[in-house]
Amino acid sequence: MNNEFKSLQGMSDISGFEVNRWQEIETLAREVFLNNGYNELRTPILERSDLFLHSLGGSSDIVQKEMYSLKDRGGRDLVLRPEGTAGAVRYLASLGQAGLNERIYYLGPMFRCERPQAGRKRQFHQVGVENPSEPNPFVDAECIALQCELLKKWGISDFSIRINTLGSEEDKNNVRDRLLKELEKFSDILSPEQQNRINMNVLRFLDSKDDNLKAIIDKLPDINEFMSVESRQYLQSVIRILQELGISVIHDQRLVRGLDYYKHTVWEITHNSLGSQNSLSGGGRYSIQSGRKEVNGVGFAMGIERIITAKYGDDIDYYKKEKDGFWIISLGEKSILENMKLAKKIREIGIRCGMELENKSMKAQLRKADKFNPACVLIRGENEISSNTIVIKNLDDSSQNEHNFNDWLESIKEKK
RNA sequence: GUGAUUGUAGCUCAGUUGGUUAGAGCGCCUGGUUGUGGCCCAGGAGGCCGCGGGUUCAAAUCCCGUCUUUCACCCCA
Repeated sequence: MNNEFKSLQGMSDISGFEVNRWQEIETLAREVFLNNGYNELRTPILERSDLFLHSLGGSSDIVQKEMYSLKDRGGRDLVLRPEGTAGAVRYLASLGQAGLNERIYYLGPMFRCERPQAGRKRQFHQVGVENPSEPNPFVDAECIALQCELLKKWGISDFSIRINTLGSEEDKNNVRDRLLKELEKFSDILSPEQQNRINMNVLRFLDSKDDNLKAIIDKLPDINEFMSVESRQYLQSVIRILQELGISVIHDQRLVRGLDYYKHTVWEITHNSLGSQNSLSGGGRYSIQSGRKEVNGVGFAMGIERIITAKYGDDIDYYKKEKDGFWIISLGEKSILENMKLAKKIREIGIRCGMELENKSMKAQLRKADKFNPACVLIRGENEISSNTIVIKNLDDSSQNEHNFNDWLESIKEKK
């Protein structure tokens, strides 16, 4: 396609049958959230840079290299939100004590300036929830259960849930120190880039996909061993509660999350039809400093593009529209205006209705009617108007009948 | 940011070792006697060959740059 008509790299138009899929996913999500007592929150897409710097952590890749940043006219540093939690937490903190009783969900576009690949866009969409709460295994488990309910509602079944704990703040520090110590043994075989990564955030080293690194990772001790008994029991409780709820999860000691704000329970849901970016969702418990307030909570985010791929794959033909409503054919200039009045009446009754506004041949109008996909075609040219009749044509078997116009109009009102 | 990969009509793609007016299928439009669709037939419209440089008598074709596509890494949903 000519560049002139192209959208930006990694950002795409969503059109046609695809839009129907999005609407279905969104509608079902809203239904589930409503039933679980979550209210929608719509935060601005543009936020101050600080918001993400403070909550996500300066070492995260999102802050380091992926934010779309700009300055407004006052010279303030702004960014297009790269994720939803920071904005939601800002809102929750603004509510003070009242924020503790809010359960919110959000749904909308996020922006990260990365190289696009399968399952990764620069403008992508997330649906997520935030549930402010002090650490509590029941709350964490409920949050995971909510996701399972959603996935089931969407008709996605082939997924697996991996879960782990990062422990308390103190545990995180212990883990960091111990891991760094362990990794010193391998310092001579690690590249400067890998060393740098380790120094930035040791934890992230654990979920590397590189085969050479995996060999090293396999030799490292289980990070849960460096944690307090309480933290380990916390995770076990979450797993047990989920089991009771009929949800099986995999305890993966190597699972970590890239954002600094996570602590205690973290999890990830993957789907095996997705390719390299196979994560449908990530979630966890966090503690975020927002202004002078600290917000504790648990939440998750799911990538809508990935959900749609997981659900439909390459099935192009899904969402063939049902035949519905009427297509009006006019014959002669004078009948067009009369039929506009008719279309208005039909739509007011609540019936889908389309018509051709140019004075085209019957043939051209019938061809166009096929594309509108109506239940039947109404033929009302100048002849019919003068005799106060209307011809109803069925597109499936080509049968057609002539009716008295007023009687017919009354009959469709009654049917509706 | 790193490494590959792609770019020709609305879509899917042909296009010989550089050689004259760049093709096909699908889709679109108009017809195939007065006002009857899908099938069939005929005709038609539609291309800065991604963009910019270079090599050459000559470039869709070769070289360089750039943008873009797809995929992987890093990382994340």
